[in-house]
Amino acid sequence: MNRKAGPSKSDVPASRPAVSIHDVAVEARVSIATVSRVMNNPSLVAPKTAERVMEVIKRVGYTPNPFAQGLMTRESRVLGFALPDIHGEFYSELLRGADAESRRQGYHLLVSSEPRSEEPDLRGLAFGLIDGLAVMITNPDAEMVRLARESKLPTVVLDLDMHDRGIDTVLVDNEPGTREGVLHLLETTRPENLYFVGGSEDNFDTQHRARAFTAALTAVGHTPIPGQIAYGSYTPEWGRDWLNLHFQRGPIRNTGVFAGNDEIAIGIIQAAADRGTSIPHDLRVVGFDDTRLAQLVRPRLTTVRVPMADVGAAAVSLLVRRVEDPDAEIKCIRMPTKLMIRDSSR
Amino acid sequence: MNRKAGPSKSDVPASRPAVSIHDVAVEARVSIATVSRVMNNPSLVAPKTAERVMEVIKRVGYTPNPFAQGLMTRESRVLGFALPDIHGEFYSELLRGADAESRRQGYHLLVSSEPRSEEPDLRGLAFGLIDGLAVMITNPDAEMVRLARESKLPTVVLDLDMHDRGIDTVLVDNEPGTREGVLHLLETTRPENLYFVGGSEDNFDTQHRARAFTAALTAVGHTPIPGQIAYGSYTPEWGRDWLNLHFQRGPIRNTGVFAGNDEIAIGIIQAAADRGTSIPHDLRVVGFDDTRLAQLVRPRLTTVRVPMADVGAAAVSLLVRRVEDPDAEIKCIRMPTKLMIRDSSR
DNA sequence: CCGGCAAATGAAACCGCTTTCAGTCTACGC
DNA sequence: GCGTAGACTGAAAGCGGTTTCATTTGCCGG
Repeated sequence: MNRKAGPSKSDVPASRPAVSIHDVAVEARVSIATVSRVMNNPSLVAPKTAERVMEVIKRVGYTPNPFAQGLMTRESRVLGFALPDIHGEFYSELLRGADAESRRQGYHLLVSSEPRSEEPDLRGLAFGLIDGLAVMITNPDAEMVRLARESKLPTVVLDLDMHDRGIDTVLVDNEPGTREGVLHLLETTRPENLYFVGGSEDNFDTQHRARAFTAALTAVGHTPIPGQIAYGSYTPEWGRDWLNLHFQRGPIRNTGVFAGNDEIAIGIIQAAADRGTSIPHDLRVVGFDDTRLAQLVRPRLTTVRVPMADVGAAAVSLLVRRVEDPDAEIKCIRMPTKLMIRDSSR
Repeated sequence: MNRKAGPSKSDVPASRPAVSIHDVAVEARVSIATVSRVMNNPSLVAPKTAERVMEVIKRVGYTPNPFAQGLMTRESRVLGFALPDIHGEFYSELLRGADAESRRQGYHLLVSSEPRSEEPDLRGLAFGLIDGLAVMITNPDAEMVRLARESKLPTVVLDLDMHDRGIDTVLVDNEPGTREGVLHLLETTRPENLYFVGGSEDNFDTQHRARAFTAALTAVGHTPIPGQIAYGSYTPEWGRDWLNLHFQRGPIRNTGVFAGNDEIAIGIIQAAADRGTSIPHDLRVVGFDDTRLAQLVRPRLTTVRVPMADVGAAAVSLLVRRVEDPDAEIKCIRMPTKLMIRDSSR
């Protein structure tokens, strides 16, 4: 409510009480250059002066204007995080980890879900503003990556391996987890009675898990027939539908299912319960992800744990590394999974 | 570290191919002022000129530098969204709605979970950068709001009613939802056999729901005794513990529970199942929130639906409104709830 | 006592854009 | 033919910082 620059008359009470580096400089009887140095490289200024400036800064509550700062330094300490969709426990865990890590590293997180109906305008702003971008890609829609590459923005990709194309990558190590789950099922079930019920065939995770499923069965001498592998969507409905379909081929007995994720697994469990199929006696089910659902459902779901928070954190930490050292060597981090054996499989 | 303007020799291939307004101006043989006008107020420039400039802009792929822009206009089109914690279905829905709405309005979303271990430094940047802030406050830790007020940042508060203190607010309309749920339970259960099992006593939602619970019982002529209302935490464990505790007072029969949220309700259902208490015959349970869990659990959970995505969207839309018109009248939006009757209560 | 070097500081350029202000040009009325 | 309003346009002043470069000062050895 005051503080006018050049020649002006105060009309409104002024909604900009923002104190600038200039105000600090005047108050501390130094130049703005010195104030700037106090904040960015105190070793360049005499201790006595620095102290005086600091006192003023604190007293008047000075905060550097990030726009002016960004204009010079070309960095905002804001990271972009683009997800295919923000939904469910899964993504919230991911974000949680990313948020914690970026906070730890002194960055902010700009989130954005699938920009199907993108305005290029909007996107432009974000691209110019953020220091780096983490993109989760679960199906072959690599447009964001293309955009990021063109804009030379430091980028990290999740879920799709692009490290041999020069982009840092964070992956969930699907294969060992799947293998472990299948081997667990094989302890009680013959390979020809094992089924993989996945999500969308386009989905990278589903693809990897299906492949690992096949490999695991092949390794024990059984090449799965097409009917043993089914694709649908990551929903309980699909799990129910699959089981009901399966029922038409006769009663279920000595059967094992490796589901593409926990939701599918839960759908299967529910449909089995509705039909009076005993779990785990007649039907053994293993899920994937270990969302909280897995422990809440009865019987408790055996599932492959995916440390989503760690994935988010790893993505951010990789991204920060690249932002701060553009020439760092390209890395690919694989997050290990872990089989959580519960009641649905034994 | 490279790319100097003026007299320069190219050392590195230059990692900043960024084309500036100046480049466009030269290429289109106009002044930068005209380019700026073409982008911001085309009516001020001759159609022929505008067309030529637009062509160049498109051809060279010019995007205004947001820092320079922000320095002049003092807006970033970035909104801050601060949550107590990013966790579970609940918050991901909230974010989902907020994200969609802010995208629709041409803003970006900067998210941040509880800054317990805050660095003031970090916070400073965000505060200077964002155009407005949405804060969810679930317990009496109003520090963020205080900060926002001091910084004169447009602010919207979620979950705590501050509209009479001059801050736009978005609330979940807990009372009618609770009343509806209690009345539903009263159809089958006597008021003295009804229990409220809430989350933390500090939590605003729990407080409101507990109060509405009391009011609903009082309205039918029964003042609840202290034992009918219990506080704990928003977890299944607390639900289980509560039920087990309750069991010590004898077998459960003709009893109804109004839980503070779905997770507590699920804990109660599980503990009941473990003890062979029949739901809904002996025990009727109503939850709150209607997370996806409610439909996935068996018996399906009767629960009060809270449209979290709508809450997030409403917060953003209110915030945008205030950002763009600081003098708009203070508003308080109450999001209606809806009782979803399923199998756990009838 | 003086030259010279290092430490401390300030002046000023610059980052890329918006916006005011003044100037040029055209077309029109008289 | 001339004055002038109105339409376009450009020069230039910031916005609030960072950083280079030059200047001033203090201190040392010779």
